[in-house]
Amino acid sequence: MSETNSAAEVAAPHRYTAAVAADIEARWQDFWDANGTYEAPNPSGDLAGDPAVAARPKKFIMDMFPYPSGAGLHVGHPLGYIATDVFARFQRMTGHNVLHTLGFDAFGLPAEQYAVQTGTHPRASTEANMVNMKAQLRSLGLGHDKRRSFATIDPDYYKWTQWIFLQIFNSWYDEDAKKARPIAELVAQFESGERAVPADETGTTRAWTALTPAERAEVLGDYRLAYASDAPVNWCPGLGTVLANEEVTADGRSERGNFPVFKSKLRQWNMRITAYADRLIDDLDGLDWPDAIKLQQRNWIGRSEGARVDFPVGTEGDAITVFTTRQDTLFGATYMVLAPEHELVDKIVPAAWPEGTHEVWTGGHASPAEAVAKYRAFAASKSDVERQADAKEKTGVFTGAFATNPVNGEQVPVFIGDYVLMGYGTGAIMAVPAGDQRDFAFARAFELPIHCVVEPTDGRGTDTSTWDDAFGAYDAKLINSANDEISLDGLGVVEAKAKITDWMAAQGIGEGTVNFRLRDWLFSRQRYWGEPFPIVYDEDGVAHSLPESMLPLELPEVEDYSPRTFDPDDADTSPETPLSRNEDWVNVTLDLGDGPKRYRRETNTMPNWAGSCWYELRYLDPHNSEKLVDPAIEQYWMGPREGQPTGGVDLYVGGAEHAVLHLLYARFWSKVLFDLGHISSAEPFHKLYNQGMIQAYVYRDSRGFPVPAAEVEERDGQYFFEGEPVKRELGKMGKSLKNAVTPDEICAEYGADTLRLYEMAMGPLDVSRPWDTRAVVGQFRLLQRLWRNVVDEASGAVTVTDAEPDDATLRALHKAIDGVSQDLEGMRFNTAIAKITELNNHLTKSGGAVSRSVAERLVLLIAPLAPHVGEELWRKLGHTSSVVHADFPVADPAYVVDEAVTCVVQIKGKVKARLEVSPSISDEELEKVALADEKVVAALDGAGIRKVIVRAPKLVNIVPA
RNA sequence: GCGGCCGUGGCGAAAUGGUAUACGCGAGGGCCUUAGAAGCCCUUGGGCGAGAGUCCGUGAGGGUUCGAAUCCCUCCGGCCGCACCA
Repeated sequence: MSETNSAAEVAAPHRYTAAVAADIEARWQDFWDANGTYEAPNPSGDLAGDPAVAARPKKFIMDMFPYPSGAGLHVGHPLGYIATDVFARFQRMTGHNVLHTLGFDAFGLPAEQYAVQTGTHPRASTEANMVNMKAQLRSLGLGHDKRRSFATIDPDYYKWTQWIFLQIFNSWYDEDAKKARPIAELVAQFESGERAVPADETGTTRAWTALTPAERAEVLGDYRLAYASDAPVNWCPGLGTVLANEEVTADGRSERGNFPVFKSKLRQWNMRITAYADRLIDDLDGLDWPDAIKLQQRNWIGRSEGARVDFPVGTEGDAITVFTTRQDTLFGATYMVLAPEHELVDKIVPAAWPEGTHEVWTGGHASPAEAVAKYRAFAASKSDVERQADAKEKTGVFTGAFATNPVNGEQVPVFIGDYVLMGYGTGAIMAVPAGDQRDFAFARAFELPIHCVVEPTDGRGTDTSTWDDAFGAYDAKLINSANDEISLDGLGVVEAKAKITDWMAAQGIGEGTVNFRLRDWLFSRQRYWGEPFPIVYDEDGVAHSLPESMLPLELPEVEDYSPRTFDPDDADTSPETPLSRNEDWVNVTLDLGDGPKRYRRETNTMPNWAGSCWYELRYLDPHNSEKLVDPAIEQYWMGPREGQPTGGVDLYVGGAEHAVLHLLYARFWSKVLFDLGHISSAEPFHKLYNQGMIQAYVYRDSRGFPVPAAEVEERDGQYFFEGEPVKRELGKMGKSLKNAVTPDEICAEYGADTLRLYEMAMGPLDVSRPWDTRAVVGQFRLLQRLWRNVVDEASGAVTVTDAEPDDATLRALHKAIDGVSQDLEGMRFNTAIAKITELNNHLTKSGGAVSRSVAERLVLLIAPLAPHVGEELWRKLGHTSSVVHADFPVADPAYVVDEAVTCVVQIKGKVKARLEVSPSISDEELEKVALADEKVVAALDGAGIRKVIVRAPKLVNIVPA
């Protein structure tokens, strides 16, 4: 406290000041901890409590848990935590059993990079960071059930992450039942012959019992929901690890670190999330999520309906299978394009160019093989950025081969081109240049025929040589599309699609199908700081899962945990796992049920998303050593119920940046666990809410470098730092931009309650807005005036009276109760605070002592938002139990309406008069009063009346003749 | 390029078909004070007017309606997502 303030303290020793705030906040935080105020009872088990509380309707209110970053918190971080806390407190006061807690997502790259920078073990630095963050969060007065908190790095937690991995590993997706089933049931089907064993590479089929263990493992690998494969993966030399598609940006760089990412064939673990593509889309319908996030997930999964069509090629009965969404335009397919790396390319390339091959097609190369090799090298040399920049210009080369268009027998040339992506569909397309802009551009570049099969509706005519672009509108009719057996001519697109699809199926040349953009989830990383895979390999290289009794498989203590990174631009590198450096840990003798044998451990670790895929479940039953979660407890908190048929967390708050990463992975794991009968909800999060970001002004000097925002001065709309003018822009808050404001400094200046109120009052929770330290004082003043309405600043005595409040005050009170209740329920915290402020201002202006009944209800209204002041004033008002579990006030409808309301009288929509009328006035009566009003009569000036619109009691609008 | 969201006082914002600017910041004035970066009170969208008043006003233009910040169309500006997805 500065010296100048001490004079004020002498004059008003019991005023609400920062010192008072600090005192009561520390006191109540200790009280809450000591009394377990925020502990939510489970219906059974070690966290069971008051059965009466457990019998209440439940609310599970959750935040996206934080990384324990070394940088500490700035005021932007706790925005969501404060919001869920306010909401949770309101729910507690309205008769709910509220589960609200917070853990830490502590594995992963950031924690590891920080540890490497500081030269400490990741566990040590992570745990130190968690201690700091917990202290910062505790000082905000967040009401968490601390018994349920954990970190994903706790062996007791990741034991179950590993257990779930094994559940997924030991499952397959039954396409008929549309659900995951234990792999043992698949083995039984193979053994009994109920299901045929798939043919091997040579095309021969053998009985299950005739296969070696390694062969069986290979067959099962094609079914398991977690499997190792040699597919091309995203290899990031700069980070020294492979990455999931979701972690690679659109321009082919790592989301973290912004290093180049290369496609490389490496044996890696994958999760068969594609098996759930349909369900992941369909189940979005039942979720209460922002439309924007649902849309992002739908786009990411990318479901499109179309057909697979086989185009015969070569002499050995091969066919190029394409995926198309426009099978109706098959008659217009005049060439084909394969992705450069398509496996059929080498097989179909002839020794020499066919007679008379166009020079444009050969690219000037002597042979097809040379042309293909050169083009492949060219395509591979292009980064994704370049490839996309060149998107308008279509490149490719003729393979020398022709395929047969199955609907008209035409021989169509087969090209390779990098505008066809190996990772989508079948990696091959039929090109319909008349209908597709990309095919059109390619056809023009290579002088390929363009057949019009959809009649243009824009007057351009059917002579494609005059066209500037493709035409493929859905509302047009097919033409030139008939053979001896089928005609699509005259049909609309939709009917034509249906007809040709049926015909192709009957002919055995194609079938209707659904294609997804979603790829399987690459699940292994070359990192130390992650969950080890509970997998060992025998001498034949066959993967075995560890039995549950060997979990958790703990991370070994190693000397060197840093990742092996490379020159970020050097694609000719391959990953090295830190765990492989520890031979003693890697090579082990284990008894997996058939006697002690030598095994080699898997040395990859899981991605940092693993721990966050299921943490909501562990909050429910965090100490259970027998099970992931007790079924009865899981059912209680997560189970489907009326109005929430999918079940799940009642409210999940976090940033929109997790739209397709965490939220998709977590949904996937939930569905697997649901299918296997471990949990009762197939969706983890029923309601999702994305909070906005707290932004901050960034001030840059003439060189563009950020200067410390706290030291910038404003004069007449200009900004100066050390006398020099600086430019202001809006950006993120953070240390690097020198504009971070910490909750600690705001708490020291005003207290946590003020910080909470300010963050909630800034604006709607889902909108981003700039932080303004100067404006924080407004919420401090609210608390000060509230305090003054209850406590005498000179004596500290409670000043409330037992006299009945006057009518105007009662109406102000009940309107506030009504509005605040609705606003809190709807998470409109900013307007809730405005209504509390209005009520408090009314009491201040009324003068004299406030009635006890009004003061108490005002305290209850603000308690969820400012819990320390709430507790303190509640106690001062004579209550001995915590305000946390007090009942939220209920509005009396009789006082929610005003005694008299102002009715506006408009003429042609312009306000001409205001009348004080009863809220219950009838339309007829109001019209009579309005028309008799002298101002209205004067404004009408004798004009006749055409029409009168009456909306009693607020409005009358007169339309003169 | 495609899709989505959003433009309201000096600033954060309220009002989602019915009195535009609630609530807060800032600013101006006053009280208190030796002093005020504390606290309290008043004023605060713009124009005209001494005043009562009156006209204009929600990015721009148009439309629907008795009535539009709100619904529709076109344009301008900003933010976000996806991006050769067949």
